[in-house]
Amino acid sequence: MQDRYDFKSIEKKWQDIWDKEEAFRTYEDYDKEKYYVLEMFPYPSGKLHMGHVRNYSIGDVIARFKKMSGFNVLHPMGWDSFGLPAENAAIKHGIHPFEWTNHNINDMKNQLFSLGLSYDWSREVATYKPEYYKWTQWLFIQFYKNGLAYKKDNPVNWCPDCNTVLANEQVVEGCCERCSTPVIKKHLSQWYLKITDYADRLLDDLENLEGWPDKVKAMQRNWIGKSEGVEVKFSIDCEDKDLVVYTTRPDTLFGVTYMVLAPEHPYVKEFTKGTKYESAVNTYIEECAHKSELERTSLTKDKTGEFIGKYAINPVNGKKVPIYISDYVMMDYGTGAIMAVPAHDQRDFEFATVFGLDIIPVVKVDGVDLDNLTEAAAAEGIMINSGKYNGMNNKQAIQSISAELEEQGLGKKSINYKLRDWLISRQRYWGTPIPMIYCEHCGWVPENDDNLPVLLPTDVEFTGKGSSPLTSSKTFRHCTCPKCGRPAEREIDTMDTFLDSSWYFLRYCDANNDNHIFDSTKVNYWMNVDQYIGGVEHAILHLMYSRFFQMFINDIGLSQSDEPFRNLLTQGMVTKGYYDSKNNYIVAKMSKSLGNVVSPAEIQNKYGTDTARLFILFAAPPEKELEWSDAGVEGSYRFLNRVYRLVMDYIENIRGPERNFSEPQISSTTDKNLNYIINATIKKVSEDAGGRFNFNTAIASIMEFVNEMYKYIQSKEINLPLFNKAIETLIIVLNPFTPHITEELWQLLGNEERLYETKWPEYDASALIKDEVEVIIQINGKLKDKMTIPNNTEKEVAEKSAKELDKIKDALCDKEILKTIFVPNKIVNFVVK
RNA sequence: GCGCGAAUGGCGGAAUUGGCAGACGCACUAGAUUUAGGUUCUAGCGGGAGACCGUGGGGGUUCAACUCCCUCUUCGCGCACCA
Repeated sequence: MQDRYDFKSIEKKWQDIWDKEEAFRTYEDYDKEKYYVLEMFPYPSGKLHMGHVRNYSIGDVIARFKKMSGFNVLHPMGWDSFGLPAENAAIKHGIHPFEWTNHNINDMKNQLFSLGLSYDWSREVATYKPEYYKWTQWLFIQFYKNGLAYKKDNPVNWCPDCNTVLANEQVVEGCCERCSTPVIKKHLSQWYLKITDYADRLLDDLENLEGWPDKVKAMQRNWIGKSEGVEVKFSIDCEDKDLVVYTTRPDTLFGVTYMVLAPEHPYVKEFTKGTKYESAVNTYIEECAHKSELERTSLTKDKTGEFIGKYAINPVNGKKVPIYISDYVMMDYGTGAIMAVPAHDQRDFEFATVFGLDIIPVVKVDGVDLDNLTEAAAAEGIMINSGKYNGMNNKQAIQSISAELEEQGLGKKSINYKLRDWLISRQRYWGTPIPMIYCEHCGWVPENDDNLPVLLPTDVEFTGKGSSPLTSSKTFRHCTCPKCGRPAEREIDTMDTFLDSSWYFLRYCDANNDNHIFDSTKVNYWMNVDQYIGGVEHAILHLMYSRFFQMFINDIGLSQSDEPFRNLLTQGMVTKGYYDSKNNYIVAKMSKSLGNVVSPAEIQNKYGTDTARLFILFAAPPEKELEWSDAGVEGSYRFLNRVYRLVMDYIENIRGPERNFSEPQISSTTDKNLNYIINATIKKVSEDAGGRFNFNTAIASIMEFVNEMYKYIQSKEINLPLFNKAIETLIIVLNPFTPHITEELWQLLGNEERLYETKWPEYDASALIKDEVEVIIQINGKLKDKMTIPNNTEKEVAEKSAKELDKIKDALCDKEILKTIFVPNKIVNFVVK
């Protein structure tokens, strides 16, 4: 027997067989219960990393387990293949994005293939293919026809480095999420999707997503940012205009000491024009306009602002308060104006401190000295300095004051969201063309369905400079109006790639349909995705956009599902320790710049794919961070060799010529123990791998099983039918984790049938009932001794046996037993004085 | 500041319903096999001489707490001048 099993030839052999036999091709079988397991499709960067391996290994275990358990499993793969890197490669190396992407997909597909993943490749999709983006364009037109897509001139987030606009969601701490360049504001006419129409539904339906991590739901809730408050109308002294502000704290109205407008508020220029305040105010506005989002939202800086020379009149007490402008008020939230209550809002408190404005407390908060405030008192309390509301709890006052304002026509209840409409225009080449046409007579008109897809032109220069690359095409721009037939111009921006990935899971259900986006019958059979797996970095963007798309697709009657993903598993990062320049040991996400990367190919060459998969699944629960350990990989490799030797030893030395074994007869204690662990392992692996996705403990139990089998073959009397059952069980339950080695061993045992098609075993509950059990004996809850007694021994009998044990006798001799707690087959606990 | 989560041996982690804390693996130690190294196999492996003590700290509930309640600390992640 060889020292180490030959993983290289075994893995290649089975990958080729699965491919040739189309082993994982899936057909709609409407009588069979379906299971749709999906891993987030990758961007084809060309290189597979450990994060991918982890993601796809998790999905593959689930897919293989569910298939063996009798489900009709849909497990597809594809490519999120539009996006900037391809275009940057074109600018840098002169390769056309199409070539670059094609090449990378080819490379990555080979790498995926080498992982032995059970995909149905006949359903492969790639978002850059015209047969895919045709339907992305078609969907956009459906949004447009339903009033959910519009073009608007707005200040937008602009990344000067990527030369394109960004969605709100793509701005991280004021910087471009891709290149970290500070984002600036620019006025541009852009296409938007009206996701805000779905704000409430996106928020409320989160409650029903029980299979989602709380963290992700919390992040989406936070992002939608619903807040309920009141719009209050202040009149302006010496002007016949009202100033409307939005507040969630109408109870603090009596504490208003000034007002603040956003610098961009239209009143500002109007009120200051020709006054002595004009130049200072204009200077301030200029300063704000030149600040990046990062500078403007920085928390550490002191509050700044300017008085604009006007006063507002408080509707509840007629008090005159000054109006300021300051950049801590945002034009695009609420009404772009606030009432300031420095006593109860920290930002107002800071501003009032800088500008020496009054601070009037109106809510008495427990434990706060209102006469010497050092910070705003935002907590709950009792109303003071508030006329007839004095003495009322401030929560009640919110209701009473809102109601009264509403009655008097001075205010109305209002709901605000942080969620903005989704800006989807990109001044880029490598994306889905927006299928809209501008006609001087008809305005914006969608391209006719018959003319879809609007193809990306090939005669385009990649300079990385100037406006949208599509402008440089001689063929693309000019067209005729689909409505009136006059000469017209195409939209030259492309779509945000997040549109492409917001519906790909639907296309998998009917990937090769040329006539429709998909057949609804098929979609209704497969959807929703039963288990979605991917990184938590998509918690907001991709996962919220996809929910929005699914809701819309549901609304227009194309799918019965209104949520795309029933269950979501967010896998943890793959990290590795390294020593920094000061020789500190640091554990961080694998990254090229830190030099702590382990490439999948390296591990596959040294130990094989099965070892790589096994280690990744064993080292940590899937949602937790996984620290790479070379020694740990060795351990997994050692285990697989141990399995290989055990089975080969069985085939070559133990089994003999007999192949067909009858149902095992079990009588001896060692046989009973082996039968016990066979069934206990089936139970454990089924629950851990198929239910709660704790692959680490499932694998641990298989390792215990193997340890027990090694012990069993030490005994001279081997019950062949039983041991044969143990060997077969081992190979089957290990198969979803390490498919190649198990498939090989299955064949070596003499099986004609493929292992991946084998039925998952059911455990025999009666085998789990032991004849004798170990019971622990406690005194006052502390462990004192143990004894082995027959299963299901009565309380009185167990108590009596326990008292006869020497240790217990000694411990009890001078004590009075107050009571005895008995847990059948587990515990006898004497409570003594 | 708001939200989510975590803290268990030298390390990764287990304990699913409150019932033997440390499964399984790594590292380590000793022995066997081997010319030797590696491989493999066997045994040991929280602390303490011991009574006992041990799941971040303190308190509580309970016959019994890693698990439930209160409180504090530390760390990770996400969001954040959103009125």
